[in-house]
Amino acid sequence: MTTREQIIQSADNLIREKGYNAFSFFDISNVVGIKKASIHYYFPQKSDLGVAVIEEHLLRMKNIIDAYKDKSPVEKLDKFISVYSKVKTEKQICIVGSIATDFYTVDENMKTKLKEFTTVVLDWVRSFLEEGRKEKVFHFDGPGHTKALMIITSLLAIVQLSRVTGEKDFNIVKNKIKEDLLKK
Amino acid sequence: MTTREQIIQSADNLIREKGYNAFSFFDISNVVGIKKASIHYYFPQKSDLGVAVIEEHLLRMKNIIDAYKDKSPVEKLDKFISVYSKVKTEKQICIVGSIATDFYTVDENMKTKLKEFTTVVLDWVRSFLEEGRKEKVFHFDGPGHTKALMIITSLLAIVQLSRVTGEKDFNIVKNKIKEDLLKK
DNA sequence: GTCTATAGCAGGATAGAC
DNA sequence: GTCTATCCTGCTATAGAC
Repeated sequence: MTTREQIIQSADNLIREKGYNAFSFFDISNVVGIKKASIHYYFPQKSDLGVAVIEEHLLRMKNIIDAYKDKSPVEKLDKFISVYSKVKTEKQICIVGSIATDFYTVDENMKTKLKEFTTVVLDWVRSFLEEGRKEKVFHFDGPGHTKALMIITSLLAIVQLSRVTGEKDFNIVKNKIKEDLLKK
Repeated sequence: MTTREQIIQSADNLIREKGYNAFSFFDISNVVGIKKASIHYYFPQKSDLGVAVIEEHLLRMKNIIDAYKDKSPVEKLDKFISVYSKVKTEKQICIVGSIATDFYTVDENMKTKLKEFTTVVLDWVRSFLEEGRKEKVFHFDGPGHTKALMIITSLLAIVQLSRVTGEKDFNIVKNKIKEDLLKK
């Protein structure tokens, strides 16, 4: 992994663990093994790094969407939920929730990039939910967009809430989402 | 309102708007009209103020629970949702989500107090959901605790997410929660 | 109780050597 | 590319006058 990639990965972990405003270039330097000033060579400003982190999530998500293009709606759902499971075991939260919390303190470029990422995720979830309903494997009422919101919000919040209430609640929510979708 | 109360209210607004790590005593001094050093008279450390803010939420929630003791489950639900509506119009997020995001950076006292608050809220929501199901006005499958988690997470996350995607999505989720509960 | 003054530290960012 | 050195700013917190 290049130094640039290591910095992005480290920043991503830190943002989702401690929040954007709580992590520093010094934190990263400890992980990557270069001095904090050297990070500015790759990312002149902190917000440049913030944008790069969101961009990385966008890229990964697009790769997942592409790789799962021809798979079943259930497989897509499982994959989507598994992203949050990984998040949870690492004691980190969703990038969207983390930056949304600090939304009114971050750079305009980060806001724009986060909107882009959120749109891509919402569209994908909505589309495989509607696909699943058409195939009669998923059952839910109302617009796909609404159901996508209900699922995404439950996952986004439970990774935060279960920091307070414990891991068990994360598994309850995770299972309930799938159960409700499959139930006639 | 006493100076102490003004400080707490101002801190509460700031924490839920910008996040715990982004607000400063100087921000508060601008709102309350005293110098930042004077705030230490009431709250020696920043975390003391953080604890007081959560305590205030706890007190308000207990007052609501008590005031709605003899009301119907639907009225309790409406009241609970209305708390988030107020949150939303003020561009602020839920205190639990805000501090959960910064969870691994805050004082142990704040963690403990947040757990206490979260437990009180979860217990209340679970209890009026089960009450409503018994009276056959609410309809849902599975444990009341699970349904309480699904509702709380949806609200907690949509006040964050709708900062990014827009107010409309907040109303969609708000309405969907009630619709799903009332639907046979 | 509120003020001024200041200590002490950490953060983002830049300059210039290597 | 990475380093050392440094600047500047903003923050929490304390001391002591009024």
